[in-house]
Amino acid sequence: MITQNHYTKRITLADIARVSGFSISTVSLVLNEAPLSRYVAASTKEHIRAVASKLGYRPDAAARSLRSRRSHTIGIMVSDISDPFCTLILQGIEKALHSTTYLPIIMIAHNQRKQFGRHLEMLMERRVEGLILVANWLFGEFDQLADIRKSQIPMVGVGRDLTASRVRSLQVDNEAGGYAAAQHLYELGHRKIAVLRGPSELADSDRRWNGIQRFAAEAGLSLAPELVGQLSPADDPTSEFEGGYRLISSMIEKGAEFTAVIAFDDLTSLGAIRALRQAGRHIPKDCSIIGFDDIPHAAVNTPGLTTIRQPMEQMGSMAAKWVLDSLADTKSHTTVGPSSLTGTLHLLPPELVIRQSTARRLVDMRATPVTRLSVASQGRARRKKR
Amino acid sequence: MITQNHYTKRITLADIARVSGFSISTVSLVLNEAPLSRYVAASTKEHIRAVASKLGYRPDAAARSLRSRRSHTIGIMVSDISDPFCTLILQGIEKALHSTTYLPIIMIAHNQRKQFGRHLEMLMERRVEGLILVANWLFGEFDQLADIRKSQIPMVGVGRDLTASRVRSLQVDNEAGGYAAAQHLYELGHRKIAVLRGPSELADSDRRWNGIQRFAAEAGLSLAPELVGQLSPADDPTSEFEGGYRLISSMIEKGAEFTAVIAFDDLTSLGAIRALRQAGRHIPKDCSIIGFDDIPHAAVNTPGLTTIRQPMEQMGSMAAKWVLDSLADTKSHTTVGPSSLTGTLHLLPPELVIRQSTARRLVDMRATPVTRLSVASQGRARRKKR
DNA sequence: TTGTACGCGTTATCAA
DNA sequence: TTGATAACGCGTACAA
Repeated sequence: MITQNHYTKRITLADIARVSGFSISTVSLVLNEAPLSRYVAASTKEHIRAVASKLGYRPDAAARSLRSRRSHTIGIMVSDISDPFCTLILQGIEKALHSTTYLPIIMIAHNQRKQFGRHLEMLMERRVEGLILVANWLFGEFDQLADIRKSQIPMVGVGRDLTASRVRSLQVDNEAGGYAAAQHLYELGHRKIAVLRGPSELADSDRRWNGIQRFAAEAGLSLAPELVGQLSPADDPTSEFEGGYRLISSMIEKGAEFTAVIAFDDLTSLGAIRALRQAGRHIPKDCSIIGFDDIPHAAVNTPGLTTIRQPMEQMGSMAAKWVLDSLADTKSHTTVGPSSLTGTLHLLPPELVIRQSTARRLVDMRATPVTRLSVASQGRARRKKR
Repeated sequence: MITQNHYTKRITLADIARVSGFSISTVSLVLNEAPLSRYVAASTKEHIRAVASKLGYRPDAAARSLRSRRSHTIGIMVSDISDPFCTLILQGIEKALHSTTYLPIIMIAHNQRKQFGRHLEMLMERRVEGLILVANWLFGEFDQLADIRKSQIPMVGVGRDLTASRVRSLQVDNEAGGYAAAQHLYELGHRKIAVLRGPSELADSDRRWNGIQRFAAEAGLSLAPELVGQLSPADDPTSEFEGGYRLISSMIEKGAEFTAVIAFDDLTSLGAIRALRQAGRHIPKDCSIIGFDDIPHAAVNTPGLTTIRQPMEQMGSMAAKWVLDSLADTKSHTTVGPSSLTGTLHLLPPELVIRQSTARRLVDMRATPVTRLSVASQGRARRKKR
């Protein structure tokens, strides 16, 4: 016999059966509103439900999932929970899953390979029916994923391109974003534009840079080498702030001339802004600056940060929907399933959000543009690329 | 017979037993490194492990937990995942749980009562062994919690005072924080200080206000009524930014004179900062401002935001440790358990973090104080209260 | 050292 | 209309 449990006794179907005087089967039928319960007398149903609720019955998920061979859960692996980028994606996933019978099981990897593997293992042991990888930074490649793929579980990566690990991925169109950023500044009259590229190990860095270069080529804009900096590789996202600060500080020290800055992302912009302010430059009067991401802080910063917005919530809910669709397919059709889509990369259009950190490059412009209040939906223009 | 599953066949102990030629029991003993496995031949162990790994065996968490009557999970209910306040607490919890055998099951309530109830129910069905409620905003009272309490599950609230719902809680000492904020500005020479109080339904608002008043009384500082504003009740945390903006804007319009602002929290500060800037006031030269929380953005804002820091990570890990301790107690001792601590409120000391948004109130002071770079650990002074 | 048997709480099938 | 029974995969006392 098992050691008598010290917890409050768990109420089981058997208890309800005993108290109500009906069999376990009947009780189960009734409480689950199973098809067969049509034939159960209404009075019986009522009685059983009353007993169940009086006893505080709660079905045991473990027993249920053991029997039904379904966990009704979807694993979410988040690389960094303190990054608003991940958090917003998470929010999108949550919302998409909310109306379904699936429960998200969220795991936090803290950007550490070891944690990642360990947590992945736990998710598999819990027999999640789908897997979403939310990545903000380096995810690298993972042999373990190959292992997982064999299990036929629908899997999608969101935020970063994980196709190198043969995972279907969803992310913003970085190149279009870079292009749009350059275009925006160009159209405002800027010709001497500094660019702060992202760290080299991040594929996104090059994509954004390519977009910038593509626009420059098309517009006949030249990007002076001394105005192009690159963030150093780092595992810590907050180092981006310092990176932006250092790069711009050093450009200013060297006497480089520029009237606008394209930063790798919003955090980098904030670093750049501090550097500019310390040098006594006003934004956007003396220098415009544009970021990337549209993290929540961008809107509440002063000046409001003009940026290239990633539709993070949308990315999250889209990823969730992909998984749900695969799940539906797998259940109704044959074994073929979604494996055919392995390795696909899907790009979502970014959105230019104009706030107060960018302004027309003019000699006679007013001291400072009128700053309006609205946080979220202000001055937004869409420019879809590709 | 159950409908043949279309998923890849699950590898069970039976499979390993069959392939390896040993019995299920032996396989189980070996793989779990159970005490009895001492007597199993080393060669056997090796063989079994080899087979298990070759077949890609993964124990089924549901079956295991059904049998052992333990879920090895702790439920975490987060009121708002997009709030860095919650997120940092979550991080602390995660870190504390990381070294244990417990797995956090994170649920997101999106600040909605209905979700909260539904998710709570799911956590109970999953038989979480402990429960942590991470609240940032309104949590209100919950009958359901009473229901949960009966189940004897260790439960703690963190971030807000939930003792009204008879939940042991952990939060920052808001009164000490308010006191420290007022003191800081006073010591810098400020005498005309505007105060932006939090919304009235939030107990924290009054506590911080009490702290401010207490300091004012002790120092003989008078708080002019026209310099005291209050945020309106709102369910949306980002409305705090707008609240701060509006209150300060209107004070300025009315010609109120002040040289410093104590804002309810960091987001409110940011709104206030925008209002001040629009009125052409420089921070901190013309007006100092201090926030509360120390959300990550405070450090990367320009000027860096002086604020009263809540030790969010510490709060999270402390809450986790409480639950773990209760769990340990419950398992070793009698049924008495931790219920004796129901309703306790534990306060953690806040910390004054000095950055660049506050400065001495002087006539002859330099135009702007030297701004240094370091993001995190700069200019921090501790002042513990109570 | 290893194998047998049983039960954890549910659900599906088949009988009554 | 309802009830008995056999799995689901695992862990463990007990027997061999």
